[in-house]
Amino acid sequence: MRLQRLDTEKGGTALKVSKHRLAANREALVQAASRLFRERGVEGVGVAEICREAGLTHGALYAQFPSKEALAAEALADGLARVNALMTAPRDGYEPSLGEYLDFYLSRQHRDNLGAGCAMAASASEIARHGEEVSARFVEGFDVLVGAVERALGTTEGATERRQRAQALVAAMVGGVAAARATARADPTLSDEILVAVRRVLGELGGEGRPG
Amino acid sequence: MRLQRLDTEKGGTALKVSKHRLAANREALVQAASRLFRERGVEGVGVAEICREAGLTHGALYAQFPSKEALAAEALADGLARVNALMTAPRDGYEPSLGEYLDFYLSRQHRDNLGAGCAMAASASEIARHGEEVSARFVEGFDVLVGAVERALGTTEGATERRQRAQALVAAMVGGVAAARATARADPTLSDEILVAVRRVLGELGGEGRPG
DNA sequence: TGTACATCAGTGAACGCGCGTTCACTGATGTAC
DNA sequence: TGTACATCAGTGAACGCGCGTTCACTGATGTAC
Repeated sequence: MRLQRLDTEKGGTALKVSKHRLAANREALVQAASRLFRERGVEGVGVAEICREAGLTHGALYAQFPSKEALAAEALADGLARVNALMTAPRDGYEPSLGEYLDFYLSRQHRDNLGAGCAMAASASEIARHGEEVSARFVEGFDVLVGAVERALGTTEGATERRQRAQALVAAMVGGVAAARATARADPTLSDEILVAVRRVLGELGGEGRPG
Repeated sequence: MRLQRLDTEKGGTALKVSKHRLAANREALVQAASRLFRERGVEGVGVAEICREAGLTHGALYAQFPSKEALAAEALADGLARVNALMTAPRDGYEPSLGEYLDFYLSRQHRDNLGAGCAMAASASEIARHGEEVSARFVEGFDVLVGAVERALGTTEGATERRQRAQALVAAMVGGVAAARATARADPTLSDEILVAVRRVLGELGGEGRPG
């Protein structure tokens, strides 16, 4: 058995020890699934590999999740929360500018690092093929990023217009990274071009570097 | 045996008859694969179902393609060519406006019809997980649409700027449809909102409906 | 035109394989007294 | 604190299943003469 002695404090409720182990294993499963699903898609990874990665055997998954699909929903939520947190809260109370969001999101590092990047870009076209639970997690992640971009846009226009602009920006960010990844293997130059083009045009769209 | 008497003319080179049958079956395979792959992803559809759909047995595929992956590349090319042709040449010599492209691409009909829609939007995040052949087909489809959008943008700016704008527009269109599809199951209202927002913002980005 | 032969697209059974899931069992954790 | 018992996360063999691919064979297409 693995991971069973992760916590050594014997104090507190005796139950807590077991709960800690359970939680640690669950987190290991979710993290492994989150990375692997982003890298190779939900259908491209088996439950055996995920459990192996988490230091468990394949049967253990079903003590924590009713099915692979349920794990996929939680893994997606984790992947979104992780990258959203990374982008929207690098330090407490600090609000990045739109330029900082774009620089991060449309960077070659983000493009080349499927497993650690935004789950929306990694899985966008796959989400529609999964159930409502997975879709709901996508909605949450999308809304968080739209909200952050909205705040970065300032208040120079009406609420509806600003929200629309933010939604379009996020959709374009997702599409830009997905397109850059899709072209990377066959035409790396075009892939770089796309990142630069989307970065620049969205910057302008957000009011950045306008000559007037 | 099916489809073997598709052409009845006995004239011309005798070989042509066999070639016709072969070509017809190949086309049926590619069309079935193209639709099914867009609807459920390459990994979500088995070769048996594709062949059944084309009126053949599963073994027949390997008389035409070396592997499922090779079929995927050709099916993607077909799906891109088909929707590009639909959008860029509704009639001979007619060049649609940017507004017409956006109206078609960011419509609810397009969102709700995976199998008949743009293969880039249906498969964007999946492409990166396939080989160079598949990526090359994506590059071709992307370039065709970017070229069409570029022409629709007119010549009010430098060539590089126009190209960047067109690339960003296409990436945003792909991302917009993918995001609308990903959110449709859990939040149909948001899904509609995204289509409207991206449609409007990209229209403005293309010089449409600017007050000034 | 008529006949004997060659070709090869398509058939369908079979291949090994890995999939997601189940389940009887284990043994450390945690409880009762 | 010490001992007998209960719980249940995790193990690992086994389940049926569908996957992509292979291959000996069929039989209509097409060729040679």
